[in-house]
Amino acid sequence: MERKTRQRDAIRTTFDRLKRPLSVAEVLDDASRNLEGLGIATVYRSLASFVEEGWLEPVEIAGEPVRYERAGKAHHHHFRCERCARVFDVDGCIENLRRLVPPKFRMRDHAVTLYGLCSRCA
Amino acid sequence: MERKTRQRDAIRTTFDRLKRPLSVAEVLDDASRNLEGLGIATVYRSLASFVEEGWLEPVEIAGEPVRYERAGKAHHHHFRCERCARVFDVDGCIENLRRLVPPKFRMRDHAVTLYGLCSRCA
DNA sequence: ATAGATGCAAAGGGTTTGCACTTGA
DNA sequence: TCAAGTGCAAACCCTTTGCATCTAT
Repeated sequence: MERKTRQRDAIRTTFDRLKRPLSVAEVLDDASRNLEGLGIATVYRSLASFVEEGWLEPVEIAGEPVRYERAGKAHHHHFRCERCARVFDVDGCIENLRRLVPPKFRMRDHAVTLYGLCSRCA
Repeated sequence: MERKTRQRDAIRTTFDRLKRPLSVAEVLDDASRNLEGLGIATVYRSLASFVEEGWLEPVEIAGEPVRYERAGKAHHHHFRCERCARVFDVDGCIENLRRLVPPKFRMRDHAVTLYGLCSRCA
């Protein structure tokens, strides 16, 4: 029931090309180059359906617009460049998080975000 | 030049009483109990000026509305209860964050957020 | 008295939705 | 054919702003 359209193809291509978490604006920008007239409502709806079907996952970063990235990656975190605002994956994780948890609290998940300059901006 | 008003007093009192990061809605809810008719624009403006004068600091958590907490605390992170949505401080920090940073990237800051159940909800 | 603070309602900015039209299967 | 997908514009939601009024000093 999910149809193959020029719009969705362009959006998928954007993710395949850029290989990093992308905001709605970034997707619209990039995909519009391949498909003029692409509407922002279509981007919103396509991202939502890609998440629904498990091809994308939302990446939330404090104070930032939601981004989306390919689903199913190994556990990882994110790095946001303070100069170019691009977000990148950061592999691996940290141990000993549990010792931060206050007594009687139960930790189920965690998020780590690093900030600084990416290789291009450094 | 900063005036003492019933509205601001009520908002300050809310922070002193609840002792945790509070969203605009939480502040309005709680402060309205002591001061009926408190307007939401006043809450927004008061929070902004408390931040400006260094009495509050914004607490940003991914996918969540901004919260505010008393400024000047020692380095710490946050815990968000998945049941009651309240946010709490988590003292201390983690070492070895730097080894996650991709080559040629320069890390300047980091944020860690824990998720789970608070003592009351656990 | 008078400039800062407030409340209301209107304006913004980003996201979602309704609807008529287009298009993939 | 005909329901899913699209584009546009209107609706929404949260935050900010303009303005007349109020009030702390």
